[in-house]
Amino acid sequence: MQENSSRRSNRDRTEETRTALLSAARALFIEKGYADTGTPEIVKAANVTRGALYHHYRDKEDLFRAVIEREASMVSAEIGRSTVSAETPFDALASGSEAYFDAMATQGRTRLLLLDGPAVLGPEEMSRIDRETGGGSLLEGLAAHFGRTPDPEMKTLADLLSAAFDRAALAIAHGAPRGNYEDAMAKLLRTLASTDTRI
Amino acid sequence: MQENSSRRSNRDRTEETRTALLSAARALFIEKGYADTGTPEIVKAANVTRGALYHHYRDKEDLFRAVIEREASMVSAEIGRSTVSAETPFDALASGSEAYFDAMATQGRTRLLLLDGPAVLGPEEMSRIDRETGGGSLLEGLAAHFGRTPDPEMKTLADLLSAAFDRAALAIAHGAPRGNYEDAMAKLLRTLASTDTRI
DNA sequence: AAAAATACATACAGTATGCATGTAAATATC
DNA sequence: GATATTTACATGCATACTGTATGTATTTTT
Repeated sequence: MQENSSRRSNRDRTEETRTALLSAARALFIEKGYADTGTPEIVKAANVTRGALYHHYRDKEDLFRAVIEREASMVSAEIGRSTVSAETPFDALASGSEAYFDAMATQGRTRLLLLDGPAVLGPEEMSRIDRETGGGSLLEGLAAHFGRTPDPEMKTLADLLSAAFDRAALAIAHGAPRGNYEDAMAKLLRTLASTDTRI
Repeated sequence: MQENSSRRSNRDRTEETRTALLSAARALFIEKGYADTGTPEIVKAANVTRGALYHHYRDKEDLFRAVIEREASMVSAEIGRSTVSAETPFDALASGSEAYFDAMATQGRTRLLLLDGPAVLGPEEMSRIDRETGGGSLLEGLAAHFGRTPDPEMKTLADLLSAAFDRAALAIAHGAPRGNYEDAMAKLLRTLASTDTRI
């Protein structure tokens, strides 16, 4: 075993290279979009070669998927952190909403997760990623609030609400006053929460 | 003036060429997506040359925009047709909803208008197209129902509802049972319609 | 120590995009 | 009605990107 700095384990090399690629790709995908970002540009920014990229990722789309998965799990983590301390299920919904808006206010996230992601990977893949990174917190929150187990009807409602949240985040990221959309979503949530969802 | 069939006015030539390009491009964009459809493929299907394409459209994106605008106006027209005969403002909202789902059930429309459109053209451009093709019917319907003029709060609500409609259309197009989402949207609409939107 | 697997590096083939340049047909002008 | 000008293409080219094939240095396993 050699203490030379040029000697690194394969695991370290892999992690460093992947991290460099993910960071560089993320920044460029945000700045110019997936389609207008070339792999030569990415590897240049990451200080690696294209050979390294295609060794670690199947293709450009695969690298994009990795970026998206990391981003989605960060958003999910922020929401999770904010809801653990909630007193009531409805409080969890309220603080979760705020946490979602905070998380999605991070520069470029709406473009990655709400525009390029669905277009490049497709909506099924995006919702798979959402599920696997723990994105079901809205449905869980509704279920807890109504005190019953998630059924198809509630899943549908959660999906529609989630779409409204996404649109709100997108609007805010594009300059709409955050308060407007935050208030509207809060009101929507209150209205539905005080309604018996069974006809 | 010559009665030969090979003699056509410039207006006719332009319209034929543009129509051929729009149809071919639409079909391919739906089948393989914007990114995976090349201009050589489009012009081959349209029986024209790339020269013709770049004469009539600035670039590939400009052709895509034209496809999207035509598609959006068709959806808008279908909705408009269904709401003119409504007795009450709420009836207009209800039949407009159904018309929207019908319109978006046309093969490929969700991909064009809800996935590739926003990613390629951006959300501002998409909402511009929506406005200019008469896409404000939801907001108008809400305004009529509440008997007041559209204010920022109502615009926000309309935007969020529109997002829910879009998500529903997308889910249906990807195999979700239409009834689930239709019922959920109807219930959502009823709930909000019977609510005083002013706090 | 040798063998095998891993982590790259480099070169290449194929294809797409947008533009530049050329030409025929149509329309405007005189 | 002849000529000038514009319009509607057609073709070739320069550039750039993607994915793969092939070669090499390290690391890990045997």
